[in-house]
Amino acid sequence: MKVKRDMNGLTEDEFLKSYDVSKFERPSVTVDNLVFAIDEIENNDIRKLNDKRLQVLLVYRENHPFIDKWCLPGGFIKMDETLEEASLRTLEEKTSVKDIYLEQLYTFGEINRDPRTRVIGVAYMALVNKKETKIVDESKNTDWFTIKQIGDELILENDNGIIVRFPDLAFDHGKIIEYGLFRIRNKLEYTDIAFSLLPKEFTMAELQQVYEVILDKKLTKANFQRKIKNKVQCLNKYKTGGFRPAMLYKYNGKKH
Amino acid sequence: MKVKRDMNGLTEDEFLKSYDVSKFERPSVTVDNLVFAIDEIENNDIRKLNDKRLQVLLVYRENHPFIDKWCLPGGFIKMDETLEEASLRTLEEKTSVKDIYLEQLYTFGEINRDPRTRVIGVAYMALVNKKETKIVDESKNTDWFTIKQIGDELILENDNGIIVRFPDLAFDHGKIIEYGLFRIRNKLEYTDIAFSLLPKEFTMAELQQVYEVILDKKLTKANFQRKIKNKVQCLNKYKTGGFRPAMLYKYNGKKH
DNA sequence: TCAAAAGTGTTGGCACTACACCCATGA
DNA sequence: TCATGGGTGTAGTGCCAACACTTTTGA
Repeated sequence: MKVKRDMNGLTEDEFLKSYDVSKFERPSVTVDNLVFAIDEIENNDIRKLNDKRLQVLLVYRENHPFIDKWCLPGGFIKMDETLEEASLRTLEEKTSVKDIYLEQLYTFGEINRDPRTRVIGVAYMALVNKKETKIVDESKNTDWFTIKQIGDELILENDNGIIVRFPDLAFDHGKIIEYGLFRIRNKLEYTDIAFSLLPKEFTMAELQQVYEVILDKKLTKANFQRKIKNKVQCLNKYKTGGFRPAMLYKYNGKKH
Repeated sequence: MKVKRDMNGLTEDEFLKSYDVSKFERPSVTVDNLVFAIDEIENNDIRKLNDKRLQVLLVYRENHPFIDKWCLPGGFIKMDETLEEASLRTLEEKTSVKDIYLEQLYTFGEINRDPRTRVIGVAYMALVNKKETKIVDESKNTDWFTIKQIGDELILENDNGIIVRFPDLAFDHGKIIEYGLFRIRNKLEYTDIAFSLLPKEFTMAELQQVYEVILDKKLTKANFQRKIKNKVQCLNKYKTGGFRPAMLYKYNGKKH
């Protein structure tokens, strides 16, 4: 087959050898990871179900820019890794996540989102099972924050009572959380992502709580179970420990 | 307020001045634009409706890499423009688009998608009204291609009979079109994007054809009209010219 | 009078909602 | 015995698909 030559008479090999990557100014590219998990609040009243809350993982910035602010875990991508690999690598620097649900959210490209230089940020959304996700010891600067609605405003609060308003997050990470919240609420209704937030075995009430806490509304038990029952498989085992035993189920499909 | 200093004793200003952008290798970033339009085939039989087809805009590559292949219009982003601005700029180099629907699709980051260097590609999907979108004269290398299903395979064909199979597109642009097709089919069902593909005034049959050609299935008239009727407004005008006059409608909301 | 499209009506099924009820359990 | 959750049943509503039908038009 004839080797193709361009208008300068170059073959592709010759062209690629002569291509000067430094000719154009290039932006930096980061991945920013929005990690959602469901937290369970232990309850003293054995009669009552444990309450659940929706949380995100934040990192305290000890360096400029946005020193002393909280941000999403992430970092600059390397030249020899894909975006998804970069997301997983930067997550593993902070947590022990493995085998998680990971989905690209959106790419943010405002010109001044980072004061250092032009930075394009590819946001990823991860859903993890909090009980299987430990924050690595080295990272005292990493913590889970609960998403709370106060009036019209969403805020973030950790168990030390530190409150972060969305606009006070570093960079445009408040916008990323808002967008991720929109996405997870939508996808909850037409996909099976909820199961990625739970352990393998769960009760119907626990599953329903996941939906309720993410959608931020009460659901009725009978209707919820009818809707979900073809997605789960009864295990003929009961969850005991405190209250009336509840049937355990597992997800019917592949998880991630 | 006290100026914050980092562990090296630097203020943010000092830090930013000392920040060396060239310290890390950076990828290039492109926008790749997937432009959809509905084409109408004029029909000699006055009895029959004009057929419609779904088309995408492709550019013929006269340079390496992928010389002689077709690709999506797009280009490298500049340091002083947002992603969306880059998308619009690169589109305007090829067509007379204005006031179009534009939506970010997905960001592609495979390591070797471009043989020149590491390139992250942010894909955008645009929906245009073909009659108001002229290809600029300079661009003899730009053309509309119809998406056709041949057996299990999707192919692209322009009016000169040039056929391009998806894997034969330059870069990973075949994957982008596949993904965009998935997106537009989904969004057609739960949003009002269809109206972005039509002129301001249209008949019910024309609107239904848009849905049919994108979803690639026949719909029933009565059911379609019931579903759509709260989204449109009757204009009490008729489209004449050849056949039984049909009521004209316009979209009930804001278009983009 | 015929083919094709414009336009409308009817029916049945399915999914979702609201609500109600009984059962099991530990304090 | 009571509060709480586990688990199930029922009736009503509204959406949607399938299908059938009438009207209008130009050839």
